[in-house]
Amino acid sequence: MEKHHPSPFFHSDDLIRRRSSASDRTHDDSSDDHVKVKPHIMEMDFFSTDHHQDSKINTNGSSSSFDVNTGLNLVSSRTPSEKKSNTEMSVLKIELERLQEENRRLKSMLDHITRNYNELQGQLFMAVQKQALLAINKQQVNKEGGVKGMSSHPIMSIQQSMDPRRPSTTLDVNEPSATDDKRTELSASSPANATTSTMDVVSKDGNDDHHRTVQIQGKHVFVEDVIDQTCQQSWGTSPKSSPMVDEPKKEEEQVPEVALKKARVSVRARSEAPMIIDGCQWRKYGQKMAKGNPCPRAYYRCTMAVGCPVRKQVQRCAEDKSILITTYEGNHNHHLPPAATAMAKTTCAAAAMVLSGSTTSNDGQPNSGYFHSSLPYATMATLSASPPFPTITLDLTQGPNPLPFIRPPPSPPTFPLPLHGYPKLSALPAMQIGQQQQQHTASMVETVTAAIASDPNFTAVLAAAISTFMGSPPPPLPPSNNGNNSTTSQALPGSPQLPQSCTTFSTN
DNA sequence: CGTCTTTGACCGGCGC
DNA sequence: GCGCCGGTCAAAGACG
Repeated sequence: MEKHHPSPFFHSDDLIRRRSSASDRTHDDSSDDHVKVKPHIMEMDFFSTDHHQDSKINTNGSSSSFDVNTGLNLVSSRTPSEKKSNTEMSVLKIELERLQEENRRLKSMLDHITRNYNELQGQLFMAVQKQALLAINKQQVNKEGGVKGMSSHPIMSIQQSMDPRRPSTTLDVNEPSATDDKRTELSASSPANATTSTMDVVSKDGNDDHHRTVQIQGKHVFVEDVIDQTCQQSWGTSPKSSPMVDEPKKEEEQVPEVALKKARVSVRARSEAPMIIDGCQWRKYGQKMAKGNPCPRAYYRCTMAVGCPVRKQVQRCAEDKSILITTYEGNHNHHLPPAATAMAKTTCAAAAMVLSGSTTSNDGQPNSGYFHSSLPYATMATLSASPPFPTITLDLTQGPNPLPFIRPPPSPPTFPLPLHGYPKLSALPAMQIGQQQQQHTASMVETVTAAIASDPNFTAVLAAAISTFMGSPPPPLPPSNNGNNSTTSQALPGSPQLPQSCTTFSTN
């Protein structure tokens, strides 16, 4: 029944493919502005959506320019029609310049967006690094026999033993200042007034093995693969079973692997579809009636690579059957397609967070919640350390809130700590984005999130969301399928389909 | 015919 | 030891 048909569902890789093809075009367009070009990165093809002329002219910009020059070289033999043609050329040239100027402006906006994105990715990376370090240090402390007394305050002892050069990697929910430091570090390493589109953000973790460079070059964000690699390395079942991973890394990376392997990431999303499309291929291997839920729980395993240990459970919420709960467990031992990286990153970051949280809140605080910007699909988190597995639930089902970032916790047992969610964007000096634009950004993120989670017509939704973000009216959506489109595409508050900018770690 | 789903059986952990 | 429960296996059937 749940065969992977070509598509009643939306496949986000379709979008990625479009995105990459469009990006290739745009790379050519913008070669004058950007020295380095890297394929298959987030690209602003949506600009060309709203500016067909722009992209057209830019695409041929260089050749047009040559045409004009060629015409000038042939002045002596001008005919009236050629004069007319040259006049048109001039007009076109002016138009071209105008459009190029507009293009620059849009690129500038894109720079802001990519900078935001990069900052968040950097935070994610550091969070993962931090989690790994915590596990490593904890193990070392335990090995050295000084466990007594430390176990009651693991995070303190670990942090005390941490490399002082990296205060910024701290993800401790009780120390928001640490993330502020990181933010400062990221901001400091990025030119606040970057006029070009190239920017490098280096995440300094003091460890050569873990040194990663987060780069934004023009429209190209290089952090994605870095994060993926980090996640894959830390999520790999074992180095042996991860042939795609560069270097199976000794003790320090295997430790978090074990821990992360036990973490579960649960995604709650409203969807009528039997399961959400996350870019991976899954094979159903079982179904059970779970206690306390009239809906069966389906078990899937990843079939994108032989021996991939990743599994997921899909079950409808007992209270609200329109909510689909997808629980991921394990880590891919293969490279993921672009369409799958978003969810993988989300689950990776979430797992890192839940594990980090599980080490900090085991005593008397079963849950702790906080916003977290390293989750591409969610912006607030509540931590659960309940046995047998620490589980994080990304709740994408709640209605939008006009002020999602200062929203109170969804339930009393949670303790929202707005550490570095979207509100921090406004505090970043390098990002001179107006508040309205931030809200648009958040709106777009929410829309994309909702679409990924529940809307099979994601491409149209994304286009609409981007149009919203860019300040132009959303293009009409195809008159299709489920009624979610109309709600999600508008990215308007009040849509029950929209996710809150909130991630909730819940106790399972 | 290969791939995938279905579904009952089986296994291991856990509590009593 | 027994039953419950979650999770997995694997044979059988469906499907393209």
